Amino acid sequence: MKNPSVRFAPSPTGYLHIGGARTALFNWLFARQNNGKFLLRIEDTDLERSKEEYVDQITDALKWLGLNWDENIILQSNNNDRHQEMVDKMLENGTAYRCFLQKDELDKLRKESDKKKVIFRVPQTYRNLSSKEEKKLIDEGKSFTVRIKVPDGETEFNDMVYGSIKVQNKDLDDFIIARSDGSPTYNFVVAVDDADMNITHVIRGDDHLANTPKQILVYKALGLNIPIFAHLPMILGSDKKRLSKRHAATNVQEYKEKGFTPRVILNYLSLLGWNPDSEKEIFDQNELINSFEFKQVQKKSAVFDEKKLLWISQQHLSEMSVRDLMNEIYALNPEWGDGLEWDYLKEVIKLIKDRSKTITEITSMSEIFFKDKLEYDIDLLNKTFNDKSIAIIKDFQSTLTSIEDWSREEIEKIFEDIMEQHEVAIGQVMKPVRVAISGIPFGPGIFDLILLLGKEICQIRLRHALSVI
RNA sequence: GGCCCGUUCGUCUAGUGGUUAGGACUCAUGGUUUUCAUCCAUGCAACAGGGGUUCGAUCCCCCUACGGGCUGCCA
Repeated sequence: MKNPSVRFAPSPTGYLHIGGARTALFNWLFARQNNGKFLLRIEDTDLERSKEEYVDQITDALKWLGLNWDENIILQSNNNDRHQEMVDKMLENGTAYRCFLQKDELDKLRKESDKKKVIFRVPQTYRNLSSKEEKKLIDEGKSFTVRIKVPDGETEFNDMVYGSIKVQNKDLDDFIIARSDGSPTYNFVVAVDDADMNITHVIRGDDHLANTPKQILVYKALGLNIPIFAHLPMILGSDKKRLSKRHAATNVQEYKEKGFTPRVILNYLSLLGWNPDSEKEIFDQNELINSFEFKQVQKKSAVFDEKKLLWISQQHLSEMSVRDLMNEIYALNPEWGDGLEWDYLKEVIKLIKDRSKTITEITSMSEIFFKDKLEYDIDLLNKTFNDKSIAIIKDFQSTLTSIEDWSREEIEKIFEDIMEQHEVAIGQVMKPVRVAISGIPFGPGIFDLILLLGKEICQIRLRHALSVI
């Protein structure tokens, strides 16, 4: 494969969803792997539903994911003249014709066929009209669509994922390429645009598999080069239905807000419908580029599983440097740790990164390092404290005051002393101390926690805790 | 209805004409750990059904079922 050109062609009728992102990813991987071009075309010809804000949302999401495209974005709506020209060309070269069947006539025929349980076929009434007859109808003001003259025979192509696909042309009908208002239809436009962009490989969702033969007929009618096709299986929700707005989270943006990094999303998405042919599951972008192969792309649709996503995320986070984590945190929340020392923040991250599955978990757990006094959960206090543990906290607090050398050793020693004094296991000391000092019953090692927070804050929190128990 | 596509543990997936059908996530149990998380160990759990072909089919062929897509003057 030498320098292929591929494209991602979303329509701006909504945000970029997970399925679209996966399609974009596979296009991107293929282009990058083969020194090709990854182009972006916005299919904005549905004036009713297309919105400019969605274009921004989609491009922002792609940029965030790092799926950078080459060259300028192509707006399909800018190609109107070209489309018109190509419709005319087909009319001229006899591969298309004006069809004067009206919509209501067709609807009626369709209904009748349905009722009779016969296969509906578009009547080819106007397929071979003489130009004289045609002119007459136009002069009468009869509206018409333009239909392709589907030739006899069959259309076959070799899909990179699905293999050989063959259909009988008679099953295709003379489909419309231009509506009665003159606007061209999808199956026509997509072929023309892909050809104009010199797309060599069309990689898209398998919902287009059945449209492909139609598009091939357009290529042929116009004498254009037919690209290679690769159809990707769908991504489903946990109910096994095609991913849609009804599902929990489908918007790429939502995953950003949930604290997943682009690398994590890309890694997980790559594993939906593709397998690396090895036990390896954690990949960065470059590794994906090197490993990706259509041979390993699945034909069956895959269910999106957030549990596995979380696991992938956790794996990535545990491998990330503090500095990289810092960048991700700030990307999500620029105000994180405002006013605090860099060195302190670095230590905070070190203490909690291994216990977090997402960036959001890091930022929320880090809260316990960012204020003097904590707000305690009543239930937790009730569960944690009784007369004995209160006594322990009191002793712990006063012993802490006397400590001179703020070191891990000294802190550990306090715990030991208290243990002896009260004749309890170390857990009996740690649990109440942890809750008093961090407000939560889990988290970083208690010695690390105390050490990093510093004597003063610990004192404040212990006293505060004692006052509210 | 017609055409096209698909079907291996709950999920993502390996796999071969003869395997104890493998791994990962989840879940359960145990261990490590001052908590939590990690980590380690163990366990639960699958070839949609029926016919062929074959000495032998999860694998090859056919049918059925189920699911999805297309069948629009949507994209």
